[in-house]
Amino acid sequence: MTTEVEATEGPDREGEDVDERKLQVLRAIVTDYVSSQEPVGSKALVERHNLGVSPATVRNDMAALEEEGYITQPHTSAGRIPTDKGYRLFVDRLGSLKPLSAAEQRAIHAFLSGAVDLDDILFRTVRLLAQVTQQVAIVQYPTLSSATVRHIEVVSLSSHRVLVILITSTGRIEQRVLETEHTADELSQLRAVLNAAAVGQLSSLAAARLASLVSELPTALAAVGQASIATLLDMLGDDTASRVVVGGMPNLTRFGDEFETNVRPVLEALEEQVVLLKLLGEATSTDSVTVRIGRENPYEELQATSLVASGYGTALDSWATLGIVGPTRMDYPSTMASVRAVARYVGRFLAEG
Amino acid sequence: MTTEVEATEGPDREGEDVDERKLQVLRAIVTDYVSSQEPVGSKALVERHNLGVSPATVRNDMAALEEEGYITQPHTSAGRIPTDKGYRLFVDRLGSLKPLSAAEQRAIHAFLSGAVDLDDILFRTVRLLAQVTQQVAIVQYPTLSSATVRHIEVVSLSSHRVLVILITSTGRIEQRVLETEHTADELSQLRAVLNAAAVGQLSSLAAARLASLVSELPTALAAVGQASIATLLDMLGDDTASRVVVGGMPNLTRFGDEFETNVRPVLEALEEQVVLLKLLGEATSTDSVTVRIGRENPYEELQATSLVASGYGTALDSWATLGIVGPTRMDYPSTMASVRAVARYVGRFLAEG
DNA sequence: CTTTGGCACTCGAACAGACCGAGTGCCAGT
DNA sequence: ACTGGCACTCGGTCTGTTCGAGTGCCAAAG
Repeated sequence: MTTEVEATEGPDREGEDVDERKLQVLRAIVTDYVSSQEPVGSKALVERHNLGVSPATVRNDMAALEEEGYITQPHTSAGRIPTDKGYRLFVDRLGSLKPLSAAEQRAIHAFLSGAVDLDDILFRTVRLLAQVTQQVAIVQYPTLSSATVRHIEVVSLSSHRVLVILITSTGRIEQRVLETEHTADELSQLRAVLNAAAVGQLSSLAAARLASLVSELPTALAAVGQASIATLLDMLGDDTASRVVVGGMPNLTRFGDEFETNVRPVLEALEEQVVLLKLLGEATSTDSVTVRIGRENPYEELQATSLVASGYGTALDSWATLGIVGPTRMDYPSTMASVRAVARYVGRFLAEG
Repeated sequence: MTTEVEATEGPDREGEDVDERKLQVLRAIVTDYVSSQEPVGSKALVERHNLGVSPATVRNDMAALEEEGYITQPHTSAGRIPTDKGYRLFVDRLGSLKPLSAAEQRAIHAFLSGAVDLDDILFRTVRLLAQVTQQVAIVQYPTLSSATVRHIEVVSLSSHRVLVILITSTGRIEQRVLETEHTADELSQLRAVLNAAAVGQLSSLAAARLASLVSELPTALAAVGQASIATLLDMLGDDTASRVVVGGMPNLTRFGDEFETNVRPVLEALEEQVVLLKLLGEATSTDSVTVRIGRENPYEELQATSLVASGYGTALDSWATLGIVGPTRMDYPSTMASVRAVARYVGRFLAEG
C-alpha cells in the first residue's frame, strides 16, 4: 500500500509481468501526462522520447499495459492516461531521489532561520513546503509522546484559580485554568515536587510518575496537588490534541476547473484535523518518504489525490509527520525529493532549538 | 466607505435622489438576485414581490436605478443585477438587525462551551462562524495591547539558556528562548521582581515599568535581568504578531465555477496574515458591524468579495476583530446578524475565562 | 516471434447556423 | 403618473457537419 523508496533496489531487476520497454513506455506516459495534463498518444510519445521503435509497436505495448491495468483511455479513440496502479508502479521503480541543489538547500535554510518559536517554525515550514512543491502542505505538531517534559509551572491567578502550564522539549506549551483553593506557599512546594518528578522524562513516563505521586503528597498539598496532577495527566494523555497546520491552499487551483466536483471534498478534508492526523499518522518513519496514491487513500474525499509524506525528527526518533496533498497527476520524483529535504531540515532545526 | 448599521436610522426618511418605490425595487432585486444568482427581470419581480404596480412601471424605475449606478445589466436584453453601489445602498437602508433565535443562541453556546484554552476557543469560533454564515470565517487573536499581563515566567533550560514566557489575561502565551548565564537563585529573584512590576498591568504600561526596572536591578541580576527584559519588551511591543485563524474554506465553492479567475486570488489573500490583519484592523468597534463591499475593499484580490466584520471584547474594550469574507452577492441581513451575535458571544465568553 | 507500415474506423472538439424566449425600450392611451 | 402593447436584441441551446488525433487490426517484413 505504501512505499518506502529508500528501501527499493534499482529498476534493473526482472522477471515481472512488465518487461523493460513497457516500463519505459509507462514512464514516458506518466511524465508526459504530468506535464501536459492531456491524454498522450503513441505518435507523440515516440517523437518526444527517443524510444527506438515505431508508433505501432508502442501501441501494442500500450494495449498490453492497459490490459494489465496500468493505463486507461478516457474514451475510445483518445490517448492514454496512467491509472493509480500505473503511478504506483512508476513510483516503485524510481531510482533513489536526487538530493536538492545547493541553492535550494540555502533557500530552505534562509526560509527557516529567524523563526522565533515553535508556532513560527511550523508556520514557516508549511509555507516553505507549499512553495517548493507547489502543492498543499501539511505539517503536524510534534507529538507529546515523543517529547520530554521541560518544565511544569503552576501560577496563582487568584486565591481559588490556578494556571497550570506544561512545557515540552519540542517547545510545545499547554495550559489549563483550574479552580481550586490554595496559598502561595502550597504552590511553590507543589511546583518543586512536580518538576522533580517529571522534568526530563518522556511524557509517558512523566505521566506515570505524576500519577504515583498523588498518594505520596503531603496532606497540605493534597487538594491542590491532586487537582493539578489530574489536569497534567489530562494534558499528557491527550495525544490527539496534536494539531496540524495547513498551507498553500491556492495551489488547489491546479486541480482543474471542475471546482465543485474536484476541490470541494478536498477542502473539506483539509479542514478536518482528525482526518489529517490519521492520514499523516501512518507515515512516521524518518528518512523515508511514503506515497499514497489516489484510491490507496483511506478517505473517500481524498481518493482523487495523492499524499507524499515523511516523518521528521532526529535519526533515532520521529516526532511527527509532514507532507503534501496534490492531484494524483503530479511530479512524484521532485515532490518526493522536496518533502524529504524539508523534513530533514526541520528535524535538524528543531533538534538544535 | 464603511457602515455601522446600528447608527443609521430607519429607512423612512426622504429627500434623496431615490424615492421609496425605487428603493423597494432595489431591495427586491437584491434579495432575488442573492437567492437565485441570476439576473432578475421586471416581470419576475412583480410576480414574486407584490409591488402594486405593473412590470412596465418597474422597468421605468429600473432604468432610473441603472442611470444612477445602483444596478446594471450584464448584457443587453438580460435582467438586472445590483452593483457594489446598489448593495451599499441596500445595506445602509437596512433596519436594525434582528437578533438570533433562541435555538441559534443555544447552538452557539453549545459550540463554544467546553473549550479548553485560547487556541481552542478561537478555533471553535472560526468553525462556528463559518458554519452559521456559510462563508469563509476569519478570527483575529486578541491583541496584546488590550490585554493585561497575567504572569511572567522564567525557566532555566540549562545553565546558559533561559525560557521566557509571557501570559496575558486573554490567555495568549508568548515564549522565547534566551542565551544567558544564570543561576537558579537569580532566576527566582528575577521572577519575583518581574511579576511584581508587570502583573495586572496593561501591556503598554507593563512595558514601561519593565523598561524603567532595568536601571534598578540588583547588580547580581543585571546581566540575566537585562536580557530577559529586553526580550519581554520585544514580545510586548510586537503587536503585529497578532495572528489570524481562517476556517470554512469549503464555502469558497459557492463562488461559482470560474475557479482560476475567481477563487485563486481570494485563496491567496486568505493565506496572507498581513493582509487579513490590515483588513480586519479597521473594523474594531464592538457592537457594530462593518461591511465593506466589493470595490470598497482596499485589496485588489478581494474586490470581488465583501467583508462583514465586527470587533469583539467587552463593551468598554475591543480586543480584536472577527468576520467573514464572501461573494458580494450574499445575504447581508442574516450574515450581519450572525457576525454580530458570534462576536458578542465570544466577547462574553472570553471575559469570563 | 517481433516489429512495422497501412488502413478503416471511432469519437470528441470545434464551428456554424437556426431557433427560442426572456427581457428591454419606447410610445400612445388612459 | 401608470399601463398595455409592440418591435427589437441578444445570449443560450440545439442540431448538424467537419476535422483530426488516435486506435485496433492485419498482412508483410525482418
